[in-house]
Amino acid sequence: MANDSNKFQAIISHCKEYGFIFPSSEIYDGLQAVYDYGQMGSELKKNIRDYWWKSMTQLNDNIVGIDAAIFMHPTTWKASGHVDNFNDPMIDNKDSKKRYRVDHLIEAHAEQMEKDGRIDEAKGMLVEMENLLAKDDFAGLKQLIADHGITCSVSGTSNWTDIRQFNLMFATEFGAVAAEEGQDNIVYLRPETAQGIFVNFLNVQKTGRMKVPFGIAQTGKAFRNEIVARQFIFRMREFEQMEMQFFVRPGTEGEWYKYWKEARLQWHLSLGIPAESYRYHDHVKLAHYAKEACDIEFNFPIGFKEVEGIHSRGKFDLWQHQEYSKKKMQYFDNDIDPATGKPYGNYIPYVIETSIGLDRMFLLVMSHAYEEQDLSTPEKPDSRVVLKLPAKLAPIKLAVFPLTKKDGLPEVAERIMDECRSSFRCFYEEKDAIGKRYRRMDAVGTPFCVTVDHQTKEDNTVTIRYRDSMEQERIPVSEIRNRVLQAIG
RNA sequence: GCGGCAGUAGCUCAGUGGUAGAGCUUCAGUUUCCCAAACUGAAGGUCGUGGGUUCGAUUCCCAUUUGCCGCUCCA
Repeated sequence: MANDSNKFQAIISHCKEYGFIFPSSEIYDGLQAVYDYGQMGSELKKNIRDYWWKSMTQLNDNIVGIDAAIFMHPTTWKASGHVDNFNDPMIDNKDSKKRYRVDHLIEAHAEQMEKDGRIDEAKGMLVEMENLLAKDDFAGLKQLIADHGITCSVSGTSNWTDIRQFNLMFATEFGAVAAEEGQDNIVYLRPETAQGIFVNFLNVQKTGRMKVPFGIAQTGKAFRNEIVARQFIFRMREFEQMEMQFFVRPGTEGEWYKYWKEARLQWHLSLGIPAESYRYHDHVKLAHYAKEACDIEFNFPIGFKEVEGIHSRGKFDLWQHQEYSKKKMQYFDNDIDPATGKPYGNYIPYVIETSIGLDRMFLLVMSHAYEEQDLSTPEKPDSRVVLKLPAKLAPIKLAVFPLTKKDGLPEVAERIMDECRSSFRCFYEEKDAIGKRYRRMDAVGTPFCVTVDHQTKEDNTVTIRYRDSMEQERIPVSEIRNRVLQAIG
């Protein structure tokens, strides 16, 4: 474990040193749990996103993509349950360090009072609590706790901190001019992208003439206040999700849940990452919206952690939006129900959700790819750091090196660059010894390097050097482009 | 959020109550015909930030911030 912790630190350092990830606003000492993707990282992240997008929308005829706004009507979050479920005032006991939700603390005390026969007193306290909660009167609530001598069950003391609100969602003001007194113009930065799909369910279904079962995919930023961060890009306040909501006929959700659970793991394995690095974690305790749920976990250097979730959400989300918006979130199913011989008719579709964190996937790919190798021989010590990135995800696909920077070799190399750069990302370098250039490319995961030497001028061949094996092969210049395209296809 | 440890060049670190050094990296050049080469030269730090003690603080003290470890929390 100590060793793995070192590996995690090494990956973080490597990400910074080679332009993958920087702490946000670093010149101002950074911003906790926020990170920026650099010149290499943004390419890798984009490639992961594209690979997901393509596997969802291009390879499935019945899945389409959207790009919904981050701002959404505030009622969205009432319907989704985020406003009520994640806005709780909290209080800490200074002695036991235990944190309580204020309402839970007071309610537990009321129960005790009722058991002691002080029923009216308990009722009075609860009524007062409701009033104070409704007014967000935290000072009043703390006074209420003090007045009733409520103590911590662990420490037994009443040494409380001030009451603070835990807000999962980031709030901001809508409109260029500040609201007038009492006028509520708060909007939230979305804490998940899924709701952008649900509120567009009818739009997409009708304009795309989509027939159940069908899916809507989306990638985009989401924002959450976390109580602690401190796990590099694993847990960030601003992060990117890749979600797909799959709408199915009620009664078929079980089989589709199974289908996507399996299909999503296959997607991960298609990147060449070994199956033993993955496991499922089936949820026993389910969230308010879920009927069945599991996580796909990956063996990160910090242990097995969730990278993707597959949830059977039933009709919860569409139903909630129907309730709040008064718009019918229904689908008319013309298919014949063999049981009745009649069409299935109108219903609210059930939803299977696949939701993967792009940043976590980035970390997953890095964790899998990062390798420190000892290449020492009896004659001399040697080592290298190599990122064994899947070729289709690598930021740079091909590096082109003239063996020396004279005798016309750079000119030949430039011609190769011209031939390839419109097809994939290439990198040219003529500085330093050839071995050093190879190693620099290893460190950023470039799968192929070709080197132009004097023989190239005679027979139009170059050596192509493979990142993982470090082996070289002589191939015609005319074949370079196809070699790379084949590997990244 | 609480406790412990830490912050000196891009990276890894040394150092001292008298306004800072090494290796690697980077850049310019010489030499090099396939895996961290050598040589020459150069660049780069208000020693995390603010305050205090002192004739003088990177060094001692306090606060603050960021990171790491542990605990706590995490639909």
